Amino acid sequence: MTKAAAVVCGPSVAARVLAVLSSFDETHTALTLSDIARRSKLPLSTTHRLLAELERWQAVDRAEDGAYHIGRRLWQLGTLAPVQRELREVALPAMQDLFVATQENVTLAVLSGTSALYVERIHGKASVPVESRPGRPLPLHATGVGKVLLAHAQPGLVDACLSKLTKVTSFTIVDRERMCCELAAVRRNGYARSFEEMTPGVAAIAVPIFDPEGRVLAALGLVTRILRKDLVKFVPALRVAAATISRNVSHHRAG
Amino acid sequence: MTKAAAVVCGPSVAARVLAVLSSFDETHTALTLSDIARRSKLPLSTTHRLLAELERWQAVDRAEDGAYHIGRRLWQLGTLAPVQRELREVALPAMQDLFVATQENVTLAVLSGTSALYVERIHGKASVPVESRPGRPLPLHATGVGKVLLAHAQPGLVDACLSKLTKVTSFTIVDRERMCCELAAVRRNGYARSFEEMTPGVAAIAVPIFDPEGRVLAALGLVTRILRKDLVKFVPALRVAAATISRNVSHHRAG
DNA sequence: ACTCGTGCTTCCATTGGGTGGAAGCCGCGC
DNA sequence: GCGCGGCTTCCACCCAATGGAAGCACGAGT
Repeated sequence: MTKAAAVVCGPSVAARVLAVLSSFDETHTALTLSDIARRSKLPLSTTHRLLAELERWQAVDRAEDGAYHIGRRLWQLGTLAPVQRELREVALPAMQDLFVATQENVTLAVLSGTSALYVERIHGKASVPVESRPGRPLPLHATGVGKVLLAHAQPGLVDACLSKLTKVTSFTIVDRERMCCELAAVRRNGYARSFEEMTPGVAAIAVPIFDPEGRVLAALGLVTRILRKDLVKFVPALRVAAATISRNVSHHRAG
Repeated sequence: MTKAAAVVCGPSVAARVLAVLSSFDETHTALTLSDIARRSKLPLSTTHRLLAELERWQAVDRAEDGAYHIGRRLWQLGTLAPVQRELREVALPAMQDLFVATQENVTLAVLSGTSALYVERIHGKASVPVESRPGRPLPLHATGVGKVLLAHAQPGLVDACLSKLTKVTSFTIVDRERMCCELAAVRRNGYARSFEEMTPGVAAIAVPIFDPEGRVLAALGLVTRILRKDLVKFVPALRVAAATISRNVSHHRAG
């Protein structure tokens, strides 16, 4: 995640606590006291005191080598988030059925700001290795699930994305006009494809998961090697799984 | 989780922020402002201010009906915890293989204080419904995975548990002597069983997952209907999966 | 063995962010 | 129309937070 906390880090203690926690991200999961002080822009002694309280509450824990990690209590709190309980847990059985049927990476993502956020990924030994994991933000314009989410996003967000399309691979679509056509095709076809636009040698296909009001609440996708050129044949299975998830999410909320 | 924060809630702002977050638990995932003020024992205006900062940082979010939920940023932070990245994600493929082979609930748990903490559960439509989910604490003495963890726990912890064995079902072992024998059998056999001790009509079998130093870092189990009396036949498959997870966790840490 | 640099821990005089009761607003039920 | 409960905002007062400095521990280099 971006250092958004730097934006809100002010003189308040709560903001400082959050700045300390924001020091951790996808590529920084083990940090020393000095690391955290630097990244949160707080004095050493302040950082030390705040970490002591976070450690006491098990929001972080300190390994024998002195490095801090996110603690079990934050993990547990995280499991209470709607994205985990009302989406991920409900979606897991259908995702597994899809994995068994296809033996490929099965991905579930939601819109988060101007990124796609992986909620879950199921893969096996034979699946193409993909550098993704739950919690990780990914570009909307370069991934299958991202294109689905973007195609059904509010116009304001679409404009914001289209105004700063960046190349991830040489195949990534960065021309605004071409991306508009691509998103129109996604809406028309009811699925999105990505060919080596995010990762060389990798292709993806994704479909929307709707809520009862017809809004897109997530995207479900498959990620494969480009050798499998016939990805469109997976669309019916993806749609069945997406419909199952859709229905179960609605029941879950009502229950 | 228990209201542990009540223990640490003092005059410090950090403690208060954590008390607010601690208001959420397994059975309270949607809370009003007044709910949170009551549960954290803070005045309404203090609670209101702290929640505003948490909301600004997306640690919590507020639904249209005014209820607060755990926000996406806390979910993302939670995904950085070692239990998630170094255990759960590494274990998932092997757990799925086990699920495919058995079509039963596959569970992964770690020791957390004096409880077993579910890290992940894989199940399908045909699996016996089990009220468990990631993040949820469960008794050590009544579950398969719990007995494995208890059998290999430090003597101090074992004593603490044996001194307050409580009945969960009429089959739960609460006699200290009998539980000692049970744990000795678990160590001798290399697996644990539970027959309707946690849930009527439900049986479980579990094996340990070792770290390179030979310590138990987690337990892997299957949960089935008691109709399947021949659970011991699953032990070889459980051990294979556990060994795979063991190896992969070691490689993951080294990498 | 000694020196140096780095990381970390602890202290405490000073200060400014936090406090929480009260007042007021809003929505709902009777 | 009234009463009640939940929520939001205000502000005089106060105490928790601050962060530089001093000191400790440790590892590397000589």
